[in-house]
Amino acid sequence: MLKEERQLAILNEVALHNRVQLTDIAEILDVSVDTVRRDVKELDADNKLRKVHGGAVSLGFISHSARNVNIYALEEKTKIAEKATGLLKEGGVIFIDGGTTCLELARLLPINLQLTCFTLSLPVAFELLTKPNVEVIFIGGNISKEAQIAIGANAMHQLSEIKVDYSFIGTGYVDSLYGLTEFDWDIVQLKKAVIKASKKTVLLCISEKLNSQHRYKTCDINAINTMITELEPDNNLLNLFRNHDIRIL
Amino acid sequence: MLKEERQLAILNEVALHNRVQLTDIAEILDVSVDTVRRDVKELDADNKLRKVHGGAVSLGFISHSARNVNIYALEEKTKIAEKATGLLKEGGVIFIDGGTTCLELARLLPINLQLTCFTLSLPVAFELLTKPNVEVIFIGGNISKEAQIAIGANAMHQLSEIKVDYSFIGTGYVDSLYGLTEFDWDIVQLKKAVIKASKKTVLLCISEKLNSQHRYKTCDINAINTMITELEPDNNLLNLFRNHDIRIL
DNA sequence: TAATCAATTGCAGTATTTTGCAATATATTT
DNA sequence: AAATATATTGCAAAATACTGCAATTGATTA
Repeated sequence: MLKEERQLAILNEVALHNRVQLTDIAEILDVSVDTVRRDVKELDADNKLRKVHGGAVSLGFISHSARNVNIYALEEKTKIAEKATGLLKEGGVIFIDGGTTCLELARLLPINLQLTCFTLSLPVAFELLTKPNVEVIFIGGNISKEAQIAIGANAMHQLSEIKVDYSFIGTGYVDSLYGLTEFDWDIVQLKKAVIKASKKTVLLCISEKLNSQHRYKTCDINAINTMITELEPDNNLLNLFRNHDIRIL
Repeated sequence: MLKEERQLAILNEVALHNRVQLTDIAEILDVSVDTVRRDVKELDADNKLRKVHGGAVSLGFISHSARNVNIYALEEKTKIAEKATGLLKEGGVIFIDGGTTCLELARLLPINLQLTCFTLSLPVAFELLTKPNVEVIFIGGNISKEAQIAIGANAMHQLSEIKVDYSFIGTGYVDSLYGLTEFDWDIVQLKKAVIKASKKTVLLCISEKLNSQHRYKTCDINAINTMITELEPDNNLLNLFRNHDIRIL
């Protein structure tokens, strides 16, 4: 039996029952538990399911955890968000992406700055509700349970009909050579649409992500106008990005 | 049984009853109290619920936005929401309105029921993220800061392009003669669009609102197919509504 | 086709996690 | 304060996970 067959069978089982036990699968497919474990490990790495002790559960099943309160590397992200607010102008029209860094930006928007702000992200939209001078426009669509953002054709189409001054986006991976990449195809499509809808694109990215890459490409580094990390702009870690036509903050 | 299953079951119980006892859970799930205690401890650490002496209590809904606090007449609204879930069918396509009663419905959607659910409400969308079997579609638009829902031309237009089996709506005021009315013109327009997009419309309404009216009219009572209050269907307070062609639950 | 290399798989030994139990401590109620 | 209920702690058994390794398979190259 081919590995792919097996993995499909596992995914099928997970989709059907929201959960599986390694031992059950092993018996059904007549392979060792170790093999199933390794399969599940791979599928987890590919974000197709979530591996747990004793088995696996579907991504939606666990989505409670998406409501996480603890933000990883909060301090760095706050620093990035603070720098980003420096780009904002009174009366501007911006887009804020999903992700914890962008959420931090939403949180730190100056309370007296008047803005029109588009977003796909439920948490960002929520955060923006607390800003009396920000007109919030949510771009609707199917909601991704993991990312808590609108995705799909509808969201893409809505994006195609707007043009913002600045978009602030995050990325899963960034590399000076390979550009911005993600492990999720849908997300890549969406980000492309966001970039297209922006006069200028600002990448918010903690330095930890620098020089990493994944499967699907969002855009080249040059498609970004400004890159903001928590580092000082002259930090050596940013050297590789200096050749490109981007501003580093 | 996987730990994740158990924890989800616990969260479900907590969501349903707002408070549970460890011993009850232990019996229901057929595990030791110690195990339940440990699960609850973890869930508490993850901010999914709050552990108290002898059991656990629900956090309310949106934990990261401190706005939720106390919902007025929660008990009545929970009762209404529970009745409403009885109308749901596997694979159905529904719309859930904003407002605390509808939010309560979203919260109480059975965890294993597969649904497609449209909404305009950010809190409802958030709540639905916790339901693995619910496909959530947010109807985008300008976000109203007070109501926390999408409004405006865009939202209206999106509504005009869908048709759902059931819509569950709230209302500011309801009267057997004057029908459903609101304080806010924009909201009225939106609700009209919702009703138009529904094969059947279900009104969720605490009895306190019966026989009240305001400035702008959403629709006649007859436009509603089913009205759900926290009262018994044969309660005298509902007499005035019996002449009309609506079902009372 | 034969030879070679990389990937896959099962196994054994060891480490880690989970779970229930018992003893003790703390909290709640009467 | 006594009685009861709930928490905490440490522990041991069982289940599960991880690691390295060898046998096998499958694909690639010569």
